[in-house]
Amino acid sequence: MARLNAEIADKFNRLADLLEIEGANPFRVRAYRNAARTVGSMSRSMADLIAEGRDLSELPDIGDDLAEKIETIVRTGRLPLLEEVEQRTPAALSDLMKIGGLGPKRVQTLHRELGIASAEDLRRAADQGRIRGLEGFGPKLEQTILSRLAGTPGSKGKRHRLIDAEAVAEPLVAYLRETKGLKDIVVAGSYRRRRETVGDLDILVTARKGTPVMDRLAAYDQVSEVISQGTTRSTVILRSGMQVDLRVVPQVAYGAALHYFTGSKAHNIAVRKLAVDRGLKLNEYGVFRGDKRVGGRSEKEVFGSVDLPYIEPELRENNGEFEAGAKGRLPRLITLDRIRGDLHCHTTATDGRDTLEDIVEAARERGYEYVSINDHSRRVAVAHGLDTKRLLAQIRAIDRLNERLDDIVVLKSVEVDILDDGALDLPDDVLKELDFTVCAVHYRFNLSRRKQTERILRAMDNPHFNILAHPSGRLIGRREPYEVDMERIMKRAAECGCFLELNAQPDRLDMDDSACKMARDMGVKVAISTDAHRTGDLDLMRFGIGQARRGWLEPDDVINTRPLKELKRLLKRH
DNA sequence: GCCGTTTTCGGCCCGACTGTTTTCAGTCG
Repeated sequence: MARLNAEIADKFNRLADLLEIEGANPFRVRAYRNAARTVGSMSRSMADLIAEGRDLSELPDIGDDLAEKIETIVRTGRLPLLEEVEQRTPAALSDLMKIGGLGPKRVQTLHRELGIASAEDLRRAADQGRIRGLEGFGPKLEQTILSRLAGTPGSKGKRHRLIDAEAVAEPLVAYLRETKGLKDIVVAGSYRRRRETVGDLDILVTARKGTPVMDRLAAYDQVSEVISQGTTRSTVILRSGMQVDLRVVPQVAYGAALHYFTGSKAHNIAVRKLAVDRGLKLNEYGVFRGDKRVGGRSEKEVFGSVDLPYIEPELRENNGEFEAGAKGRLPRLITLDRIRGDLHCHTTATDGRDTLEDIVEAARERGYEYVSINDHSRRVAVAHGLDTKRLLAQIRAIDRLNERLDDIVVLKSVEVDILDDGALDLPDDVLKELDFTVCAVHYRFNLSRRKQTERILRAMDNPHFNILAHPSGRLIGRREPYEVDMERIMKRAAECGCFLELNAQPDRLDMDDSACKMARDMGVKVAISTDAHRTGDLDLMRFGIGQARRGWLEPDDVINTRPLKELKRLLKRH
């Protein structure tokens, strides 16, 4: 969320890369990476925590030293140790580590022996055949480096939207499922944890010995390159650019392997530590006491072996799930079947592709109890936003439609713009005709943090304000969130009975997981909505649910799990 | 560099695959 936190995390990660290339203590390197992860995943800005006088060394993986370094970065924007290291070791070397096959040791050799300090230096040296003679290198690796440099830049580390990952994974799984001798097949990794973006697909298979599943993967017509192929693990790149890791384990190891390959890495490390504390060893083949297998057939057994209840995949980020599990306080996460309606849909009246009747019919087909229509307001001219007259006409059309329907209720609403000064884009006397409003910032994203916050708070002062749409304004991979004090907004929302939207569009997924968690902690309820612009978009709800689960939300935290009567009561402001 | 009913030192998760070796280091997840 906070851009400052991302900057701090980036500095620590870059420092970790350079120290690793220099051959520093690997645990010290890891300490910087762990700290980067902690800071990067915090919903509160480090600057705010410092301003409140919080002791940063209380944060996990942050000790006295790193707390001081964070304070220095917040105060000066600089990390002196990083600058010092960059004097000795070119910063661009950390980029070379992103090339497959090159890690810290080889990058160090390249720098030391050939003075290579950039991707361009590396390409030239490889072209001239000067790489193959280096210790630890050979002709094959030289060739690999050349082809990686020529290919898609930085494909190691590129992330895909979850919806794109689904489009790749589903046909591939169906194809692999046809393999003779195959039993279970599941996509694990961040895909199973429902992260908003996925780096690669981790597919886990259980099968009889000698199953030809590895050969079948290599023969898949979408494979563009086989990176490695063994008996238990293979890696390929698909034409879509997606990397796929396929792993085969025996049935008896299914739970241990599924847990291991689901991650996250930080979660796994923590579970293994718990196992070591109990004199056990945990790996992808099971839970062992000495050489004796004592569990691992199911994930429940794995957790049970370290005295934990089952932890849902979406929670496995080493971000409080162990403490909650030990105390029996894990959330009972929301599920898709608890959703009773969609509270943000567009029609052909503005920028939707389908008509009012189409959207309502699609909602009815999905078994919803209610659906709301939320077309844009006049300010969004490109979408032909509604003025008072056209909104009143839509209200009357919905009234007429409701008279004909007996198994679904259409709620009258709008996605009204929040103007620069915090006023809403339509007059109160038309807003009061609606069942509720969804309010959104669609322009002037670059206001200062203070002004953007004031703008939204002022909008919330309007008694017709109910739900803040896509609260951060971000577009994943394309547009950063605008600067805003989310904590103040949530505090006000809790006070005045307003809600925040979790927009389920795969490009938005806004709120993000940490914002959901913050809302839950602050007692702000959330509407999970698809922002549908066509009937098929109603199915995007599953992405919103995934994000909500990552944010620890339970059915009670979400307003559109409520029956209509209760929902209407909630939408009356106090 | 962090962390602690194995507390202020001495640990720090674990295994597969590749290309280079001639028994294994480096990389990766």
